[in-house]
Amino acid sequence: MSQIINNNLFEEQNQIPTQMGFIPFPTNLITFPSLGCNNQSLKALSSIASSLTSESADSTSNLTQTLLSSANLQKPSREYLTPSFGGTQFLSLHRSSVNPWAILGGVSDCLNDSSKRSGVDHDHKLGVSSMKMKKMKGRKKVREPRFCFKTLSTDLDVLDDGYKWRKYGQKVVKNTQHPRSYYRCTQENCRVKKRVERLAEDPRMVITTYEGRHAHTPSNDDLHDSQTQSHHFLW
DNA sequence: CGCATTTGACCAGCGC
DNA sequence: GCGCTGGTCAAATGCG
Repeated sequence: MSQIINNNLFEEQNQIPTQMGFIPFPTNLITFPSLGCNNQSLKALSSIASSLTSESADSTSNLTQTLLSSANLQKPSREYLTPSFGGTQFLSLHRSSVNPWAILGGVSDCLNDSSKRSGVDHDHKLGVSSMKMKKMKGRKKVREPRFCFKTLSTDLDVLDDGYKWRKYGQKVVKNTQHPRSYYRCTQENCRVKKRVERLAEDPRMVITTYEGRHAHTPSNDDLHDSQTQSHHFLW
């Protein structure tokens, strides 16, 4: 655990997160090369990232600042990446800089049209039936903004980010021995999804991908505590 | 018994 | 057109 994980490793694995949505999506790599943090700060950061808006983080540098300032963190120094932190470490973050699918069709247009044509409102699209899926055939797919976390964890797969998630699927991805899990926010009217998978090359690495933005505050009571506590971290 | 998870089936998109 | 792959659905199953 004391090994410093550098940028090169993530670059090598870059095809993992960029495969989302069938097409590579441009990402700004936000890396904290020697950042180590404990579970509480990780929780706070993941929560912040999953609820970020494009308005609050329009660029890589802004996002970095937003993350760090929101968690009341300053860029840590190498010395804090020590085995004593153990458990989970926040390593790096990917953010999609553009939404290629949205560019193709227009997010709101597609959503509105598909809802009107299928006769369902947005709230019911998550439970779309096969017939409805057929009706949606030919519509351009839309992807919400995505954030990818890469963490090091030997025990936990799912980060506790303060939101409640319901697992709706699991899939074995080609050339990997570990299944990819699909989660959906349980909050009504919230269409945020996340996926969790382990790197085939290094099962200790967990890739957590958030898609979309929460339209509500975290429902987990623990989050407030962790965020409060994050203000007292000694970096 | 109710809710969450599992898992096989189905579908869309992509490459050849 | 066809096969492959990832994403999602929904019935079955598990669990508290």
